Amino acid sequence: MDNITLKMLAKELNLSTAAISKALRDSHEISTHTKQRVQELASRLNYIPNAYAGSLRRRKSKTIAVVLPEVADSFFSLAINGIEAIAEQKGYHVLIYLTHENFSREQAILKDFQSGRVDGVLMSLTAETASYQHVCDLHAKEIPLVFFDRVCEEINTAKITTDDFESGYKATQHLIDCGCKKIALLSISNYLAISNKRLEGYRQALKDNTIKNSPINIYCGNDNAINYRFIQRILNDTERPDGIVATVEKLTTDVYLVCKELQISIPQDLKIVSFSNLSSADILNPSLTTITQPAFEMGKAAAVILFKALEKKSFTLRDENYTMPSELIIRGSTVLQK
Amino acid sequence: MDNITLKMLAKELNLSTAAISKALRDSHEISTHTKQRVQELASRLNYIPNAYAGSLRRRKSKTIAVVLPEVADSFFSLAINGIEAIAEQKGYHVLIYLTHENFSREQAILKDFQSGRVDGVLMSLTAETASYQHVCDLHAKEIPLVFFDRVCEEINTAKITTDDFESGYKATQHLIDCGCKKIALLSISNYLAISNKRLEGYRQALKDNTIKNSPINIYCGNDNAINYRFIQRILNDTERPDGIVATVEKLTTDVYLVCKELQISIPQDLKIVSFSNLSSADILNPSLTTITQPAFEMGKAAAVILFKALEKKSFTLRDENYTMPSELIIRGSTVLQK
DNA sequence: ATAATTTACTTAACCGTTTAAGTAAATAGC
DNA sequence: GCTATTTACTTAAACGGTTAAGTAAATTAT
Repeated sequence: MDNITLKMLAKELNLSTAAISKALRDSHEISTHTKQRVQELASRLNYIPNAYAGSLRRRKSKTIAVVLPEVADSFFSLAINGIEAIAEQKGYHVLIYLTHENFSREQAILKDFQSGRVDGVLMSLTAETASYQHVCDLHAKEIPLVFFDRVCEEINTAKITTDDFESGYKATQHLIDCGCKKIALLSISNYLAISNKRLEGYRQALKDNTIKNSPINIYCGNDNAINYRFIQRILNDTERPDGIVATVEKLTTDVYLVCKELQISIPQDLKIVSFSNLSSADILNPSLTTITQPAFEMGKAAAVILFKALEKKSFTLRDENYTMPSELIIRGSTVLQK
Repeated sequence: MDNITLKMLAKELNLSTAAISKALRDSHEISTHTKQRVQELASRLNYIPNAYAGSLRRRKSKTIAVVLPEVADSFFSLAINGIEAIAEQKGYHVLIYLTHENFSREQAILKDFQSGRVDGVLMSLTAETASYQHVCDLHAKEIPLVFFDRVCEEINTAKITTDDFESGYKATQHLIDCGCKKIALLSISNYLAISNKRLEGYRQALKDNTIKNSPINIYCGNDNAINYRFIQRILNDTERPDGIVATVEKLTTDVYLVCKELQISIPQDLKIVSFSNLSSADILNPSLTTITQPAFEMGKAAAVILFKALEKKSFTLRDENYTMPSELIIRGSTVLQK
């Protein structure tokens, strides 16, 4: 059974395809009676317009893309929900693309977007992303682009972030307040603006508290097994840190596992605060002190701005930073619970 | 700057668009010299073919869809990785669609696929899905469709599942072996085949062990707050169960939280085993005994079968069930750890 | 030397819509 | 009663590629 097309409807009703098209889009040029006939037949035959034909002709696809490093991170999975909540209202499709933290994938995906596949893009960079030509190229094609969380500062467009400097500071200060003397920061990127801001916040807190030991910025990669061994080595050292700020959720699991293995007790021997939106933070052993970002709200905010650009041809995205506050939630990994 | 089209390249080189098109697709009809000129110009101008024009003409989009309830579940996020690993090899795009466990979203998404937007579909049903007309409609359009995990038994196509009956049985038997007398099963669906199979396995285990108390099949919905209160009520009862099989990951968090609140100790007062792929299972308090599915492998297997159907026009998907084994990983939520 | 084939293209149709421009008939305006 | 406007369409040209069919020139075969 072949697909129903406008042409088939037209032949059936002895009308032109133009008339059918207009009738289905409720044009004033078509009589009510004809509209009814067309709509009746269309729904009887279950006519569904070809997505590509329409998009080709209108040069609009009513589709946006969300480009993410991964989805096994509670921040991103929550942000998606925020984005989809808005997109659904607007009647847009949302396509999710995963880079798996791989720069060349990110390049390939953005390049593909130059084909006009999507009307707009929401994205969070890869931890590896250190050059921005691929983003510039997309931006040059005037495809509206909004960054959230892992933003690209070099591009003039709207960006949604949390107060990363302050959060890094707050997390570190909290550890210091809890008595930590030697605090390490676990990061997944030397390039990302948010990583660097969190690092700066951390450094500033150390400085403000005149902590002797120099900052320990530990860079973890994308390979879990390697990260694990790396953390193992650090915590096995006699000079090991007594406090850790994990700037990304997944590193926390490794720290916990290594501590279990090496019988390091949290929070007695080591305190840890992690950037995380995990709903299970509360039921970890011990429960995890977190910096929690308003992930859903950030997704929503990013989508709202993108749609402004999509809906008003006059409106162009300016270089704007929207900063939303993160929250420090103190739990058992830094403070002994009763 | 407008997009580069074939026509522009053609004008520039004084050739027909046909020649350009063929040159770019490395046709034998075009001389090596011309091919070089075309390719040189195309890459110099950064020509990117319009995605919709090509798909419209070829009636193929080199795109598959993955339809999932949500992504904040470690099974699904791992399965996606398996799917993308295969799709990347094959040079296909992967679009991820989320139903958010909402039946009408699922309907809308599948209906949209009838527009020819994607060449094939991989999917896992919503917990709400109780009728299958929308799936039949898609299947009738001869768009290759493969189910994984939450399969639709009513449709004649390939399906990848785990040994759900056996897993339900194994989980229950384990709890019985640990001394549980009153075991409840937490489920999110009365419709899903996998839920029912897990339930059947659970029932059979109770029967085989001549457990007096009748099975307690507790149905949870999609609202976390409601689920929480529901679990609260159950565990607050004097007649509360001493063992729980959670057929879905997210319910486990609630059980743990309620236990913490009501000061019910796991595993002394209540033992729990959960279907889960959480990497943090090991570091929960206590660590969580799980039935763990080969999520990545299932995604891969589903994709491999789908591509068989996409690549060989002769090959049609038959009604086949591929079953992969799950694993019971015993941890602290059922057995007191040293 | 002539016919047959190959080479390297071009022309034009097509994929399934949308839409600007055109048109005949009906209605309104004066 | 004649022009102006509105109504309800149709025609045809897009959108940006792909591809079957056609063709002139060059090469090969006999």
